Amino acid sequence: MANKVKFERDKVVYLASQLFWQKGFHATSTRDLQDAINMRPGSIYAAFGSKEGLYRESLKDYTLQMQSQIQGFLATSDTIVGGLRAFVESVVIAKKDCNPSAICMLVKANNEFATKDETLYELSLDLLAQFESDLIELFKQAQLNNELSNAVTAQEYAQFFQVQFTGLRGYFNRPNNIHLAPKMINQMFALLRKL
Amino acid sequence: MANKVKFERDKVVYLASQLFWQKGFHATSTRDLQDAINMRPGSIYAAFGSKEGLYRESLKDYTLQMQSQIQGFLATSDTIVGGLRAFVESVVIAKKDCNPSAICMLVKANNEFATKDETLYELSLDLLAQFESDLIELFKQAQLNNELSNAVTAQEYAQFFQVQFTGLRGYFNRPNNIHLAPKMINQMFALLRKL
DNA sequence: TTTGATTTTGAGCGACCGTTCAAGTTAAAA
DNA sequence: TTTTAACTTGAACGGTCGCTCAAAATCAAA
Repeated sequence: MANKVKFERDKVVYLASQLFWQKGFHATSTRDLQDAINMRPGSIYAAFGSKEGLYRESLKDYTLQMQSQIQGFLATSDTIVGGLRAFVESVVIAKKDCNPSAICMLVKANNEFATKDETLYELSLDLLAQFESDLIELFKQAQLNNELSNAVTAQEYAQFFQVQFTGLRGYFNRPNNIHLAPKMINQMFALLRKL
Repeated sequence: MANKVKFERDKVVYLASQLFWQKGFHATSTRDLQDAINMRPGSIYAAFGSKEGLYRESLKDYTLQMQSQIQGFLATSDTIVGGLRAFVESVVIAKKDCNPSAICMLVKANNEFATKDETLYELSLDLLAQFESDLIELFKQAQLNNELSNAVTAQEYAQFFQVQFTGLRGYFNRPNNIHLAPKMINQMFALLRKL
């Protein structure tokens, strides 16, 4: 009883994550955030505790968004590998200009907080490990479906996928020669099937 | 005539680059730098102009160090591909704990300054493009030496190399499962020869 | 309509940022 | 030895940082 919150938490976290994703944690000021999410310091600190608190929630939300995006592609593909491929294509090619960065926010976080004593570094490790677990489950299922051989383990497929995916996104963060992306994605999945 | 500079510029730039490499540009304060390179603000600004000036020189120096490191491995290998492989192994496996970061400083820079209007973003693009040019020349030579087929271009070899190398370094930035690195490097070079 | 718990506001705090510059120190030239 | 231009020092400046909190605004319950 009394007053009700006026901001939509989901929307605020989304807007904050877009800004953090673009600029990184340290280069984003609380004034930048105030403008982006249209909230005053008092409300922000009542709702999220600190700049780091808002970042933590933003990064977790980003991970959830990415996972549901993958689920979407899997739902409209007849194979798991095909779904993953559609996901990779959409991220590397289509979204190149409408995303805040070509590079995964999770990877950017893991790069920015490189020293082991930072709590945000630990958070990035946790979320990356969780993502890898999900990938492993997907590749296990792909093997059961006879989409992929059993010559290597599901974990090795997941590792290969992450190395390639992260490598590609980093490479195409450079603005030139984006036209090479389809060929390199073809190559990635051709190699995946030959592992 | 008058006084002579007391600091060794090479050593100072090296120490600064180690700190910038570890913490990134924004998270490194000028006080951090003062301690690391043992210079007072006045001397730093007389010698480098600004924090950004010192960073620019650090990043360029890092690139030179990396290139001369590659030259060293090439000189002690009988093949170009073998030299590149020794370089990759030394960076991904051996140097994991004695380098400020598992991730290439050039890649970290390219990730940190993601917006196109930043001059440091342009610098990272220039240095990355220069590195790719050098790689292309190496792969051209490897093709002439019949180490690699002509089925794909030297540029495609260079692109594949960079995607794999960056992907691997990013993946092994996570502290766990480093023991998988040799196998994944084997895989990388096995795939390279099959392109 | 009044009450009162809750949320929002934004001025402003102390700390730290990148940077400056007057004063002190140094050593080659005179 | 004196001069003097170049280098080093470190206190301190204006600005921005993350964050606080008293006051105003809001709205369900009484």
